[in-house]
Amino acid sequence: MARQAGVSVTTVSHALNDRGQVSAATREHVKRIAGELGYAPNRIASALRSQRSRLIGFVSDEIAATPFSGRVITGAQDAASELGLMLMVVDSARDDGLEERQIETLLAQQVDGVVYARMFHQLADVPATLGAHPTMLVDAVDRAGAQPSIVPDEVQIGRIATEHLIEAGHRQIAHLTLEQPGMARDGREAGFLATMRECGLTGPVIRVPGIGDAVAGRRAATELLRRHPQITAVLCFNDQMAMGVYQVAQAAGLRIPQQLSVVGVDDFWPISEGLDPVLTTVALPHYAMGRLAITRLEALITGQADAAPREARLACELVRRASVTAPPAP
Amino acid sequence: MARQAGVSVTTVSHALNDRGQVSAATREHVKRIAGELGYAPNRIASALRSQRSRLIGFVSDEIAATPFSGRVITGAQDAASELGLMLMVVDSARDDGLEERQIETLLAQQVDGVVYARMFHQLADVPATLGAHPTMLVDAVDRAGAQPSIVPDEVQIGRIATEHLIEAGHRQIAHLTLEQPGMARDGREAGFLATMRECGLTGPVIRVPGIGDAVAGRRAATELLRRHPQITAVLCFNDQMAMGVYQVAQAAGLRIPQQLSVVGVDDFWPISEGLDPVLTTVALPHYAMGRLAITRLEALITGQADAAPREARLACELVRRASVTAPPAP
DNA sequence: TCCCCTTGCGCGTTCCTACGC
DNA sequence: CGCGTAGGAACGCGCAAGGGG
Repeated sequence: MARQAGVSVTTVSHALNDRGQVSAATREHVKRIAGELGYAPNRIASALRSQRSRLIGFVSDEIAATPFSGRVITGAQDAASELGLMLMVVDSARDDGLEERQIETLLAQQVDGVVYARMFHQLADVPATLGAHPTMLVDAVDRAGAQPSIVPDEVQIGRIATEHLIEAGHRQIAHLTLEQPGMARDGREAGFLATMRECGLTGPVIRVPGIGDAVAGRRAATELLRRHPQITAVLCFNDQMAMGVYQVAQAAGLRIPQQLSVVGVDDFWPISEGLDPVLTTVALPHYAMGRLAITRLEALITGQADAAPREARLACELVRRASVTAPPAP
Repeated sequence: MARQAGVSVTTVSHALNDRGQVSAATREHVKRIAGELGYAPNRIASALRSQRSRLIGFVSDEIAATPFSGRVITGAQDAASELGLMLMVVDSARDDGLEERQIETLLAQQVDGVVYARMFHQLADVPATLGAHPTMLVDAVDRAGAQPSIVPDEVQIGRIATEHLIEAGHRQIAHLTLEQPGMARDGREAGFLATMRECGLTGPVIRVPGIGDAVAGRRAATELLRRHPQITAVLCFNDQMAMGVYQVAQAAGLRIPQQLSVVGVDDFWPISEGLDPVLTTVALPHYAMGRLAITRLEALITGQADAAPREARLACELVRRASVTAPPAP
């Protein structure tokens, strides 16, 4: 390439990277030749020399079970491409040993930093292997408190959903959630209870065992109808549980939203847009978390991030669809 | 590392790679020291020297909308890790210009080969940039016929689903599908019609506009009940359309499976396991396609794959759940 | 003579220093 | 003396050929 342009290798490097002292004419010339030759710098050699691979490891415990991690990855990738970075994604399928090996592989690839993402908001033990490497947790908080993290604001989720139901006129509101404690469950429930209390209301919290799927939703809804038939609105832990509520309501001849308003959490579109009527739900900021993880990580890597907060708590948005309306006249 | 072990750099290289003439004692010694030091070879330097990055580009048009591509990636990653390869995943969000740039970035990273995956089985125009680089298409066939591909056997999907309904005793079977032609739609419909014909049966094919979501399923089911009320079983284009059928059936007071048997395609678990009763469906071989793509690609790269077929058509499996039973007695 | 190990070069960059007008 | 260009070392590894006991 240098030979073809009739200049030295150094000049080519300077010209293409807009660095050093090169005349405008030479710069132009070199760039034209590069275009003609279809020359693209070998990033591997560049990484070797500059000690900066511009590679970021993305460690997930699960990328296939739901599309959520996909959206985190999409956000991370968009930010990465703007910063000239490349993502190397690995999925440990919740196998800690495998995860450790994957991280070692990533470090051998000389990644500049690592995004450590979990599928469900949790307290996580960051593998010691990551040690002093720049790291950013997503949807998880470091139990040791050493690494910075980015998480959704679970309390705010419970708040905006509950506020929406109250504004619609509801006074008899229940929260259908999980027995199993967790950052998501605890936060959403706290947001629900706090908002109810502040409005001078009380409402039952129905907790069911298992994971938050449609089966759990059916179980919770069945219990609700038996014990609290006067309820006019429910806030579900997630969209899948809302799906279970729809099934029980329809079987019981309860019309949604005329006789029962329903709010979910996740905005898991095959469900939220597939249910009839379409589901009002709180969307989790997966894309934004992915983006922020990369921008913060890049700042960490280049050493400008000393002032960055240890934990970013991202606000979530209510997606208004058709499953909430005013309560039936008594 | 070499200094620490008291030998030359070359000996370390030979010892760790089990190559060259090194005594067993030295080999052991070197490996122990490597373990103690937590030494891991710099893959970047290795790649630069060997002209083999052991990196594979994974180009997808969509990784977040559904978990399907996630399972392809998981399969690809598992195979890659067994072969000592690493995946670099990019998502073009169906933007051809962006995709072209992403492929150039991957090539600048010196990837050894590229998996070009599409979300919905289609005839694809492979970007010219990929040119002579080893490439493997997944869920897509190269229009130009230049690159090898891996796809699900759509006809077989239609066949096994239809056979299952016929074996359960059904004679009045309908196929609910899309207006929009496509490899998936055409193949599944062909499999349905061929199987029906071979069994001496005929059944209506209801085609609806739009994409295959729950709305389309409701529309198709509504039309079916109006025009063919005698039908006892339906094969849906996918699980989301089956969800629409459930909604219409429940509203019409039709019990599934006692009065109407339903089969879907995809095994999209939030739906197939969330519906009540759980849905019998045909699972697409996403994981297997991802695995095969990497093993075939590696063979291509190392030049052993001249005999490999241009197109691999993978069989799919029926997942029996609770939405199919014998037809009601007349 | 043979085994075991070492020296030396090159992969494609980047960066520091040097040089000439 | 400024600016524009060139030379050369180094990044960490792999391979060919060479050398010591």
